[in-house]
Amino acid sequence: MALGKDYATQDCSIAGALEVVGERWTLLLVRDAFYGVRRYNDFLVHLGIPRAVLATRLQTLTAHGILEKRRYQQSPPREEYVLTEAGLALWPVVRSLGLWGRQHVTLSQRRIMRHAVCGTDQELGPYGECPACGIVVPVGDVVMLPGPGLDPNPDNPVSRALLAPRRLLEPLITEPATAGDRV
Amino acid sequence: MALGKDYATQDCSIAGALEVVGERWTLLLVRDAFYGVRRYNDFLVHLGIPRAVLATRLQTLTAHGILEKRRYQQSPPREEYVLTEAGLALWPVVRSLGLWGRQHVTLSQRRIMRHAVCGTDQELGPYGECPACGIVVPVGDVVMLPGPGLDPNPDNPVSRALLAPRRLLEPLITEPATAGDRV
DNA sequence: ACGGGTTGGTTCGTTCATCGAACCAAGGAA
DNA sequence: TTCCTTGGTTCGATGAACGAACCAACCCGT
Repeated sequence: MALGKDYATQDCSIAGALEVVGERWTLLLVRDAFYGVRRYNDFLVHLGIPRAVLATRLQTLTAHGILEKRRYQQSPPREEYVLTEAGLALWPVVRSLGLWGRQHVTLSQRRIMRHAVCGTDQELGPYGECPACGIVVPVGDVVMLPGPGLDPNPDNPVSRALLAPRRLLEPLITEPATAGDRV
Repeated sequence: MALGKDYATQDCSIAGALEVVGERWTLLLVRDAFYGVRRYNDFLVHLGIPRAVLATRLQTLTAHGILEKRRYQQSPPREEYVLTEAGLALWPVVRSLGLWGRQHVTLSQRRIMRHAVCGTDQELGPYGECPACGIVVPVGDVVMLPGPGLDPNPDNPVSRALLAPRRLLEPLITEPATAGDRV
C-alpha cells in the first residue's frame, strides 16, 4: 500500500481488506460502481478525482479482481469497468458505512435504499436487509431514490442522472457530454 | 481530509463517513479499540504506526466523537482512549470489512467471532448477527478466539495478549513492558 | 538526591502519494 | 482537414507519512 509501509504485519483480515480497498478514493469508486457508473469519464466527472489517480485506482481494483475492465464497443474502442463477484460482496461494507455516515456525520439523508421487489417504503438496514421481508436483498433488487438531503441541482451530468429513482448496478446512461464537463 | 482536497462535494453519506474514518490507519485503530486496546503505547506496539501519525489520529478520532480520551489514573497521569457510542456503531463496518477481507483477500481465518451468551460454535455473520439466535449480537457479548491462520508466536506483548479468547471491548491488560517493546 | 524506567507525546529531515494542469493518441464526425 | 470524444500519460508543486531523535512529567530503587 501507500507510503512504503503496508499493513502486512497486521495478521488480520481487516488489514488485508484495507490493503485493497483502503486507499484514498477507492471505496468511492466502488460506491459509484454500485450506482451504475462504469466509464472512466463518468467516474472522473462525478468524483472530481485527479486523472492519474483514477487511472491507477481502476488498475489496482482490476488487478485485485474487484472490477473487470471490458470493451463494450469496438469502433471506436471504448472500455467500461463493472463489479465482479468479489466487488459485489463489498455491498455490506458500503451500505453500513453509508448508514453510519448518515447517522453520525452528515446527519441528513441523501439517498434512500429500498427493496424493489416487495414494494415496501421502509429502507434497508445496515447490511442491506429488507425490514418488511426480513431477507437480505440481492443488490440488483435494491432501488435507490433521492433523499431530502440531496442537492436537487447538481453541476454535472452524472449526478443529474443519479437523481432519478433507479436500480443499483443498472448501467448509467449520461446525457451527451458537453465541453464544460471535462475536468 | 488529507492532501488538500476533501470529499465535501460528494453529497453522499459514504463520503462523509470516509472523511472521518477513511484516512490511513484510522480503521485499524478503531478495530484495535474493539479488541480492547486503549493505551497510546499499546496501539503503537500493536500497529507499528509512526508515533506522530498515531497522535494525530487519536486527536481527530477524539475530535469527531469516536473515541473518548480520559485519565484513568491521576499519579502519574495516564490516559486511555475508549470507544464512544458513535464509535461502537462502527461495528458493522469493521465486521463486514473483516469478513470480506478473509473471503476475498487473505483467504485464511485469523480470528473467530462468536456469540458469547448462547454458547454456539457458529461464528457471526457479516453484520454481527448470531446464526444460532438470529439476533444482532451486542458488541460486548462477542467472544473473539484465535483462528487457524493467526500467528501463534507474535513478537509483541499486545498481540500475545490478544491470543487468548476474550470478550470484545474488555480492557486489554498487557505484560509489563520491556525496553524492547519501545518502537 | 540521583539515575533509570515508563508513558505519552513533539520535532524534524526524507521519502513518496496526491493534485492539477498540460499533453497525447486513436478514432469518428462535420 | 480540422474538431471532438474517450481514455488515458507526464510532470512539477504540495503536503502527508515515515522513522529516528528528542522531550517532559512522574515514579521507583538505592
